[in-house]
Amino acid sequence: MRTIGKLSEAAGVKVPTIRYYEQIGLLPEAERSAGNQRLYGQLTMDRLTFIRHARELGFPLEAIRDLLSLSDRPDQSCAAADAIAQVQLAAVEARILRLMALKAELQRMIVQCAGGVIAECRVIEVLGDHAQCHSDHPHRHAEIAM
Amino acid sequence: MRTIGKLSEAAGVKVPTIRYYEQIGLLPEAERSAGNQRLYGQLTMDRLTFIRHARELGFPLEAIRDLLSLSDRPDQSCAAADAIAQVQLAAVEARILRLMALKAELQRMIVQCAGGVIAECRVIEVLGDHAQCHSDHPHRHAEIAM
DNA sequence: GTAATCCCTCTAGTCGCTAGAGGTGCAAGG
DNA sequence: CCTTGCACCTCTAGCGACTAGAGGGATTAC
Repeated sequence: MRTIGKLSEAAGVKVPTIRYYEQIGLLPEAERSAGNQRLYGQLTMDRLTFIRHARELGFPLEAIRDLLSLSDRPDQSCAAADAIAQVQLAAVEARILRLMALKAELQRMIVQCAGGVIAECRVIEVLGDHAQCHSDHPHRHAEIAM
Repeated sequence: MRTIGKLSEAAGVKVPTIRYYEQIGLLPEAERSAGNQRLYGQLTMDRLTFIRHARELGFPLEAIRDLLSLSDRPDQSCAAADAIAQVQLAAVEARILRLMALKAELQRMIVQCAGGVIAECRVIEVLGDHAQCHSDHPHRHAEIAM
């Protein structure tokens, strides 16, 4: 059994994050030592590694919650897990496309801003006037967060 | 002069967001009608369009605050605006690279999960065991937000 | 006149943590 | 045995950039 600090180091997840995961029910309530300190065994370590890995792949915590509950029923079809991964893949692809358009637009702005004066600055100008913009990014509020 | 609802529609920014921008000082305090309703002229409309456009390009509000203060001094060099855009471009490029790695990993997981049972599901397996992972995404917490 | 639709302020919630205050447990050195 | 110092505890508040809702007032259309 490890303390939370050891678990944190071993799993690569910060101590407050582990407590947070327990608080929101992603991790079970930890056993406690005589002095009320959390103690963890290998099962929690594995679960935490799973969570960290899924977070690194961009899954939101709710999706991870679903994946964890799936992995508790190993006899069932993995169609549900597959579906969750498909949704995540589609989200990642959409984000890539969007970012590539932004990148092109930023590059265009920067290239045309060759050290002049604010009044002629393409960066400022493009931002102030949508007609200057070559990409057709949406008029509604953009999907910005991952 | 338009009311907040008309401005919202014209600029493509939601009403509560406009009030929020005023609250954090990105927009000046609006004039008020006799009945205490906000009224906006063309200047605020332009400023809001600028903000929306910069947000769509992924600039954080703090960067936008800087850009706005730059655009208030049109005689100065645009080096600072250029620098802000460069930082944003670098951030976008980094995010694209990261997302491409995630995409490859997700695709690999999904292809190998061909409708079996949870116990053999690659999605679950890859997440539970870093050794199964082909990409070398970082062990520390990933940069996930945009 | 009245009903519908706008607008107002204020508070709290979202996501996934992170930081800090103020206190307790524990292991090692002297 | 005592102290030092770190790791741990709980609790609350904060981040960014909004969003949602309550409970009310203003304006407009019929």
